[in-house]
Amino acid sequence: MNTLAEENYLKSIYHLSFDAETVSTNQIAALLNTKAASVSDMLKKLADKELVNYAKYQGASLTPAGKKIAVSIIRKHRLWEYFLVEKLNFKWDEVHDMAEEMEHISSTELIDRLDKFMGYPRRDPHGDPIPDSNGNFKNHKLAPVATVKVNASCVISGVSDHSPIFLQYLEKHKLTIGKTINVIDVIEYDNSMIIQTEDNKIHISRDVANNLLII
Amino acid sequence: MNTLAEENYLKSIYHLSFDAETVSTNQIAALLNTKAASVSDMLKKLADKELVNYAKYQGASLTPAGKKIAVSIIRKHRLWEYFLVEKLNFKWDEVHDMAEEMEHISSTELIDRLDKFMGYPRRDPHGDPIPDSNGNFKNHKLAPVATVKVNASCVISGVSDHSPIFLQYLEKHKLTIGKTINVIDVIEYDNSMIIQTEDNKIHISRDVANNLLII
DNA sequence: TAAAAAATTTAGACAAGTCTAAATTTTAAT
DNA sequence: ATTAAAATTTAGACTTGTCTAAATTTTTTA
Repeated sequence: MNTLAEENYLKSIYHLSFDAETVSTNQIAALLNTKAASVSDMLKKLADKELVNYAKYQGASLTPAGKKIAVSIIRKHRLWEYFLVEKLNFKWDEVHDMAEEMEHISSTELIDRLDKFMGYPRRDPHGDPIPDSNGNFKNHKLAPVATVKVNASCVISGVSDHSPIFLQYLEKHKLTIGKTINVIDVIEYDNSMIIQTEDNKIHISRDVANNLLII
Repeated sequence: MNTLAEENYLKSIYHLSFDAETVSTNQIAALLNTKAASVSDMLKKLADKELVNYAKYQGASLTPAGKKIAVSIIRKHRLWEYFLVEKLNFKWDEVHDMAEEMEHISSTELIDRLDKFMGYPRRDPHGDPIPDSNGNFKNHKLAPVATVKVNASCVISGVSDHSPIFLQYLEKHKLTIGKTINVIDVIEYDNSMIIQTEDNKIHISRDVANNLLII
C-alpha cells in the first residue's frame, strides 16, 4: 500500500483543496509542519504514482485515485474519533492525536465492521461528516457564526479549528454541537459578538466566531 | 518514543526469551523475516538506548526498561485481538495481522480505557494471558497435547502457532479454547494421536499435538 | 515592464533501517 | 587441538523522507 508519509500528504492536499482547485507547496508544508523542499520531493513521487496531478511551480491536486485514498483515511479518522468519544468516553478535545495514528490502520474490513458496531454514525464528535464505505458523503461547507446577522438564531454544527485549546474553550462555555444560539449584538470595533445560548449570554471574539460553524 | 522497528525487535526478543536466557541474532532474524546483519545493527542501537543487554557474538536479552516496553506492546496486541473478536466479530484466525498494526498505537490511556470497556479480559482469543496496566500477568507455560498420556483428559487452553492455517484447522475440528479432550491412543510410528473431543473423535498429527496447548 | 520579493525547485547531505558480500568469531567435529 | 562449519559482525550501498543552502521561476510592485 502507501506509506504513512504519503497518506498524510494526500490527506493534507484533500483538506486544502476545499477552498481552491490547486494547492501550493507552501500550504502543504505549513499544514504538515515540514519544509517546502520536502513537499516538492514528495509531490514528484505522488505524481509518479498517479495519486496527484502536479506541474512544477503550479501546485498540486488529487487524482481520483489519490482522492479515494484521502477520503478513506478521513473515514477512518472520523470513525475512530467517534469510537473514542462514544465508547471509550474521551472528550472531544482529547481524541485528535490518537485518531491521527489510528487512521493509518490499513484494514478496510476492520473499519467497516467498526462502522457497523457503532450503528453507522453520520458525523464525528466535531460535527464533521463521516464518509460511508464507498467514500460517499455530503461535504457541504458550513457557515461560521461570524456571518450570522443580529437577532438571527442558528444551531452549532461544527468547528473549523480542531485544536484542544479551542475545543476546551467551547466546552467550558457549553458551545457544543447541537446547541442553539442567538446573536444579540455585533461590536463594530473588533467584530466580536454577544450571543445568547441555551445556557447563558457570552461575548465571543471574531476568532471564535470564525471557527465556530453553524447550519 | 520508540520507532516501529524498535518495538518489533523488543517484542521478538521478549517472545524468544521464553525458552532461553539469551537470544541469538539468527533467531531474531528468522522471527522478523530479516537478515542477521540488520539484527546486529539494531541490537547495537537498542543497547545504546539501554533497552537490551548485548555483547558481540553473545546474543541479547532485554533490560528491565526494554522488557517493560515489550510487555506493553503485548498488552496492546492482545487487548486489540480481544476487541476484534468480541466486539467486531472477527474470527480468531483473522485478527493477528490487524493487531500487529494496532499494537503500535502509542496512547496507554487509550489502551487502559479499552481494557475497561471490555471488562478487563484476562486472556486473548488464543488463550494468551493479557498483562494488566502495570504489566503484571501470569505467563506460566502451558503443556502441549503431545505430552498427555493415553486415557488422560485435559482442557484446550492455548496454541503455540498463531498462523491462520493452523487456527482454521482447529476451528474446523472444533478444537477451540475451553474444549475438553481425552487422549484415546498414541500411534508409536509417527507419534500422531487419536483424541476424543466433546463433539467427535479425531486423529491429529504430531505437529498439531505439539502446537495445541492444555492445562 | 523591469526590478524586487516571494514561492518553489534542485543539489547535496543526513538518519533510519535494510541489504549483500566479505571478514571475523564461535562452535562442532575429527 | 586444529580445522571445518556455522553464526555473527563489518563495510559499503540503497531507499525513504527529511533538511539547508543555492538556484530558478513566478508574482508583485512601482
